[in-house]
Amino acid sequence: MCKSCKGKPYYITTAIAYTSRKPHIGNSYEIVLTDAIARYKRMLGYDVFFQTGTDEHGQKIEIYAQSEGCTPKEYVDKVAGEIRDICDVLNTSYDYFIRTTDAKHERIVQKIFKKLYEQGDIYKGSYEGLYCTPCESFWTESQLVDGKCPDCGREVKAAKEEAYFLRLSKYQKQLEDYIESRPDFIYPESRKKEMLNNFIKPGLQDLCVSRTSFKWGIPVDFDEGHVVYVWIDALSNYITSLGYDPDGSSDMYKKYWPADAHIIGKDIVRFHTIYWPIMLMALGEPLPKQVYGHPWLLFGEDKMSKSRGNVIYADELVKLIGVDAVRYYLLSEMPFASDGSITYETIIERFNSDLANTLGNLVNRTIAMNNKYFGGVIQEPSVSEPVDDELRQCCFDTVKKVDEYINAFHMSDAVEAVINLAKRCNKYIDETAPWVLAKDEEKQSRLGTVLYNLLEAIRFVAVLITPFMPDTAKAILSQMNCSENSYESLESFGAVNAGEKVGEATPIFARIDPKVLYAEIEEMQKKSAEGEKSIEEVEELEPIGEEISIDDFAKSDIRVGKVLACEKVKKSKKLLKFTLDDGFGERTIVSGIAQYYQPEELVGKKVLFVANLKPVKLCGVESQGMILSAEKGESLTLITVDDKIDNGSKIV
RNA sequence: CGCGGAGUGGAGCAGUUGGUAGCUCGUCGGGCUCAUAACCCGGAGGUCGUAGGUUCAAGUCCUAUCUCCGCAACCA
Repeated sequence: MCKSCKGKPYYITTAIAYTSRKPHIGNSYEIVLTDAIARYKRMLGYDVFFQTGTDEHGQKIEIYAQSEGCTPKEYVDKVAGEIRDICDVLNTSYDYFIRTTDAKHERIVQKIFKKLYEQGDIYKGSYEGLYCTPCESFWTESQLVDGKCPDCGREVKAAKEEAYFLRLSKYQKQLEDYIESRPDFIYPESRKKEMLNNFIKPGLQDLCVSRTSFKWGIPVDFDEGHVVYVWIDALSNYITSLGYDPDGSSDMYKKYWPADAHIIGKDIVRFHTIYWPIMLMALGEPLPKQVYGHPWLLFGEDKMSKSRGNVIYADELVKLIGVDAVRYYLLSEMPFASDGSITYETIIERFNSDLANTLGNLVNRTIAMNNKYFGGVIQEPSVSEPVDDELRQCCFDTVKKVDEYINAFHMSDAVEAVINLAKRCNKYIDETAPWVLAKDEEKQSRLGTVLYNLLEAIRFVAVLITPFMPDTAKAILSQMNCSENSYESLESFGAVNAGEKVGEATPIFARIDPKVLYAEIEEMQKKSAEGEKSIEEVEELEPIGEEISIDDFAKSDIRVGKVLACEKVKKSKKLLKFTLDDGFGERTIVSGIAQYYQPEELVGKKVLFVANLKPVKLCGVESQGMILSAEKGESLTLITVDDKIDNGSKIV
């Protein structure tokens, strides 16, 4: 079938997961998706190298480790372990699990950094930004929360820091040409346009690739105090693992690089289609062939997050419904380009309808009939009818469709095609009505032929479904007592051996009773809530800020004002424009709370605002102060005060 | 007018180059009994966001408009 694939190298990767905390099932989708492709390519005969791993550096890790009272290394060891466990629970067949704290990775990253520096693609400059002294961190305007450090809530000030920069501008044209001449490079298409129109064409700004504000990273070996910042560190994982070395790479690197596909989340398409290619261009190495930015899995309509209490973990779901059902669910439910959504209702629906009713029941009834009518012995096909050809043709068509879909990253369509073949088999049973044939002595040969065709068609299903549900494929074949599971065997119809005996008919997927499942879910949530809630609650609260004197406080002039009018700022999503009566007259303040409030409902309320803040322009509107609100986690409430308090009253 | 995507029977989605509007789930009715209350067949249900236009013919092309989403910008 695929003689040209034999032994051809195929390198596929997931992004490396950040070791900040245990990943939820949405995060785990990527590894299952990639695994399905890797398994499929392997089945075709490719020499596949499938890599995943963890991204373990950065300031966040330092902070998390501190809050847990351990070293960063201890912390990432723990989380990397959890991540790897989940990959294993999901039965993924990665060939290598890289960690960015691996000594080999760190050494090569240093060499890469140095090489780029020496050839002038990285230069030393200064990083200007807003600096929070206690946190030793730079922030961009957009990262600030209410104009303050997002970590500690304290004031930031403009500052400069020495840093190294990667010259992106130099390769801009080259990258643009590459992307435009390669329609297959970025999937889906809309992401490609986003990258070209939003980033590349307007002009790339050089990228800051070092930090001095934290220690938990790979040191720049020729400049003490500098640490390699995330991009060069993390992205390099794809080649350091293979044995890339600026002074001469390994044979393995030469064999597998460039990667055939990087499978990543849609949020990091930019890094993989702009920064990473430019790094490679600078190193003089070839670029990856394809990057697929897959969509996200949402819980119903919402993003999954612990604070919303809607997190589903892959390992917990596996305990409930089994690993292959989880894999099937993820692969079949996720669209190619738009976000998917997970709900327990759809989990049950897909499981019962596709796996239990269509697939499981098909295998069960077919094997049961073979046992019942022929004592399990598979008959030699001898009497065929036109309907047999249809079934056979459907088998071949499905093989072709699956290939096309997988190559285009349309996994749900590929999975569906196989289930449709199972449906065709069920229909074939009805068309041929074996139980009628069984009653007629003269129809025994026909009956044997029908059952043979069914078994063979089911074998097609089993082989084709192997990349998605490896255990299930094995279970089906072993129940048929058949060992032929090669992809080549799908070139012709008839690999099942007549004369052999099938095994016992045992259901592969028992239907889920929603009531039972919901009860189990509840119990599981109770258990995990007990262990983790306390940590989570605390994590959400902002740490108490640095001690200040009464004079510091007195610098802020907080007043009471009444909302006279409130409207959305045009062209902005988050901004509301307030007109306040501040006691002296009218005052305009812009506040980023449009997510939380309808403008109308705020009119007439008395609020607190900082009156002596330096005015700024936001989306063209001048804001003369800041309205106070209380925030916890993802909720925000405007602070309102008693109507009796006069406008302009000062808070002391 | 920052860039891009999407609006199709109750829900979730297909509909390449314009030519009878499909699929899955649900629902209703029928069939069958080998099987996991399963399987097979059929019905109901859509003026394909709205308004114009091109055409013998438009979900499919053009124009305008509304809504939603992603990215960017922005969150004193």
